[in-house]
Amino acid sequence: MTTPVPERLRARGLRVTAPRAAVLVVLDDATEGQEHLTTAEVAERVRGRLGAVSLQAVYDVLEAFVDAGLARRIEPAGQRALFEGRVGDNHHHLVCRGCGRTVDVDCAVGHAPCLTPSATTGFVVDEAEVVFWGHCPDCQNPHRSTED
Amino acid sequence: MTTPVPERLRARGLRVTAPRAAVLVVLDDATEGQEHLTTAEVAERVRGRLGAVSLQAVYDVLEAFVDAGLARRIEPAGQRALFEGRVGDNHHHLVCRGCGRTVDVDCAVGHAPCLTPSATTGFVVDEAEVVFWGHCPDCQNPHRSTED
DNA sequence: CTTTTTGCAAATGATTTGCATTAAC
DNA sequence: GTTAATGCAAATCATTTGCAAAAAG
Repeated sequence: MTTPVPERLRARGLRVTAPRAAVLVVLDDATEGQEHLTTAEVAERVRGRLGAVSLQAVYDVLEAFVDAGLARRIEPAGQRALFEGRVGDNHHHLVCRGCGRTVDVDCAVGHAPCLTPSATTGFVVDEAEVVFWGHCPDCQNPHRSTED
Repeated sequence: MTTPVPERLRARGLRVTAPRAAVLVVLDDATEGQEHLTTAEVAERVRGRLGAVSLQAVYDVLEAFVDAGLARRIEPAGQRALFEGRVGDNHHHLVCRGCGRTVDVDCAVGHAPCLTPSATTGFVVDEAEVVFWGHCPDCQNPHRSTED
């Protein structure tokens, strides 16, 4: 049932290269731990597996993955882009204002009235992106949170 | 009923300066037309009223306004920060993937189940930010949209 | 062989930072 | 007079771009 990495790449019309396979594995691992990784973090982990890989290659691979539906890119205001391997569902994100930690939030998009904007605008909407801002348990301490 | 600009600044604990008054007027005007302005656009319009004003002053003023609750800052993924004078309500935004146009969407945050994330995370949420992505009427044309 | 991907280097561009000057209160 | 705001210049930093070399199919 676990489709091999090369096949998953080919299934999306992507050439199979070492950097791509490694990025896919890294994203899989991150999904396990509900992690959201920056481009630099992905590059770091890929290098831990392959040795030298250019940062630009990682940028390219991640872009290709997002286009191919193998990765999802989120960009909370004021932060660097984050990537995750979890795609195809409608989960949203909760970002800690203190430490920047980002966690997944399951959310039934489409059911919630708020996510079906009144069509008076004439826009054809294809995505509703929701970011919740708040403070994680570690950063709720009034004194000495990470932010000040 | 229309509170004078200097008083609105003082009411928020802000010193009254020409750049600040001008930025506030610019934001008011933008609210009329449901516009969302970049820092550079605000600076441009402020200069049209006052003459020379440094871009950094506009950055400072806008930051002060956001902190003071006189302006709202949004930052759709991949775009520059946008500012609007409409604050205090829970409206959201609809961004066109074609031309980048951003329009307001009224939305009852708090009523929608999707905007009340299940509290299993331990986060204390203070804001739910929603961005709808789609195509505006002008960019729905299959051939020759602005994006490709 | 042809096309895509990678690596390297340089460019981009919004935003931030430091500091001296000026203006508000 | 003090404190905060402005102007100017330089620094930051994620991301993008261009092009040649290498690898995939």
